[in-house]
Amino acid sequence: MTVTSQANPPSPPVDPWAPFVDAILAGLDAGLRGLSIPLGDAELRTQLDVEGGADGDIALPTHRIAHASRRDPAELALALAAAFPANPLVPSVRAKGAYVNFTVDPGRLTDATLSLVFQRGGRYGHAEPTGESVCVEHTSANPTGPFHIGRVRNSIIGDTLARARRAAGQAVTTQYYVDDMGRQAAMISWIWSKPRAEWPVPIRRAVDGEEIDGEKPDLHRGRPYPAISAYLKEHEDARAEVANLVRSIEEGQPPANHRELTEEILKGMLDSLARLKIGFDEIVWESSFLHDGSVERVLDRLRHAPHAVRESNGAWAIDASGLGLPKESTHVVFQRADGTSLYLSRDIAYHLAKFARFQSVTDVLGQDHQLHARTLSALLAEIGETSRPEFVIYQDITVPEGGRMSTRGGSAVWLDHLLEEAVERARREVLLRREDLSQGDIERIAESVATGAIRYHIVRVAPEKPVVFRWEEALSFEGRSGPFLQYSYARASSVLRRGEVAQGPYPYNADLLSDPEERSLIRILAGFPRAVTYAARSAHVQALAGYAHDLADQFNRFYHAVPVLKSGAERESRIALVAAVRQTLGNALDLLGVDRLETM
RNA sequence: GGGCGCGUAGCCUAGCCUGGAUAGGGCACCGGGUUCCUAACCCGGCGGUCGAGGGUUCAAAUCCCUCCGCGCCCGCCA
Repeated sequence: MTVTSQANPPSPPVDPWAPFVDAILAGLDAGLRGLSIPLGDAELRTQLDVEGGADGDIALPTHRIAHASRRDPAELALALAAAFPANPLVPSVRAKGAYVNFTVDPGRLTDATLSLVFQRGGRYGHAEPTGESVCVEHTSANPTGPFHIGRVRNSIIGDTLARARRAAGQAVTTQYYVDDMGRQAAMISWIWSKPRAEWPVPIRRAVDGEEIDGEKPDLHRGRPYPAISAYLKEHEDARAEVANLVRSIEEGQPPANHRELTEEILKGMLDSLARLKIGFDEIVWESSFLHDGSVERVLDRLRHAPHAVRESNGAWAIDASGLGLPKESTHVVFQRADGTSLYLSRDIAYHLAKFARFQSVTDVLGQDHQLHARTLSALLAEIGETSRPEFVIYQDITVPEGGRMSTRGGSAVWLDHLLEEAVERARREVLLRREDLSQGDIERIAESVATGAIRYHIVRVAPEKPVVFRWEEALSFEGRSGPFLQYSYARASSVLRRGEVAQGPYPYNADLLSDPEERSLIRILAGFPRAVTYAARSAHVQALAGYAHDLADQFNRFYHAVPVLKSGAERESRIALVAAVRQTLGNALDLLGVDRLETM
């Protein structure tokens, strides 16, 4: 084997902070050597506070190092500051208490940042391709009716995560796993395979008078669903009919209308998501794993698994006591007494297919699927599979009266309804301030404001936090909201338009961008690549929402603090700064799936 | 009963993974700002025992334990 001298290939310059951090690490390393304190570069790097404290851009708390080498932290800080070799990138190194505070050269940071923004344009904040192929499965709602906002939380989290990981250089494939074979899908086929006149009266009554001509297929076809559900509870004969349907679907003999109906409803659902800029690379049908034999292979592997047990009635299960699952679920059935498979077994087949294609697999799941997720992992281990999915678990959206959004309980807020209301309010807001716009522009802006508000409202909160849905909050266009970001973007666009410099190039003199508000703004601009990397790695998509708000917020402060077009010598440089903000904020909006608006 | 998650000002929320210098925002409320590049904005003020208690540590919103409250799950459903 040939060992080449090729060290790490130089990573492309995508992070404006990188050269400054490297300079600081090198300077600290020299100081630590002088004090005979051994500390690796990687170790030191983790201790640096790059977001910066109040007294500099980058800080090093020395406590840990001091403790490990039995020194006084404050003295160590002084010593490290004193030993720091002069470096034009880092003109100020000061000890304060136990901290060493580094201030980078603002002109150089400005140069590093603006040049990178302009050079990379729409790819500023994006990493070079890593070559890693990953799958993000999200949404995967049963095609039984329209989306309510609780389910859409899954879609928004998943879509944003997919965008973040793409930006981080991963080759992302998004998948929607469609359950076209369970009881729920069968219920829909069951009712629609009958002429309306033959529908059970309670179901017909639930639908009569509710329907509107030309309504979306998911709404139309899904409307009887709650009534079917209630009806089946009371009627054993109907239950048997549905059970027969489930069996024939599993046997590959679905009713004639089945696939068509499922696709029709799914189409309606996907149309709604498309308004939120959410789409999928692949739609994966659960039935496909049954038909290609992979489910049977999974069942076979499970039957031969170490802890497989056969029940007296012929069903098969895994005795999972010892596999770390909660006590009551140690007995995991994977094959029914009649030989048919269960959702869990089919999901294993699906995951094996994913593992075969992707290096990493992420599933976005509601908290009610948490046990399923753990069981899935346990059974993957049981059949000797070493790959595991990563789960992003989010909490439900509840209604103020308490309880989850439920289709049956009538507490669900439909995405379509929310969109309708949001567009109407956005339209009113636009009309309030703009009389000069065409009807078409008003509608376009209202749609973007509405969808931007909804996406931002959901993504801003950490997935693991419960959310109570309130109309006033979801439709807020002020403060920490999507429209605030869009407004800031439109404002930056407006400045460039009025300055007649919409196209660039944007020459600047970094020394002229010395106002404190300008310096702060540049520091935030420089932080974008880090924010993207963090969101992608941690799956904390809310960090992107926070970043975009911080950037817009600081831009507005800058905007009010200093003139741009009406300034003197600084004009050109400030225009460049505005252009950089517009580019970066636009890139952030893209990752959030919030429309950029040139005007609003 | 068990498992998992959540608990940060009147309300919403960031920070928690990887402990570090006075806990960031937003809404609401009070007071200001538009002959000037978009006021969906900005400035100032008000408001915090980070659920409670204990532990680890030089240092805890952050890690560990206990308790309290809320949510979800515990099916030959998906």
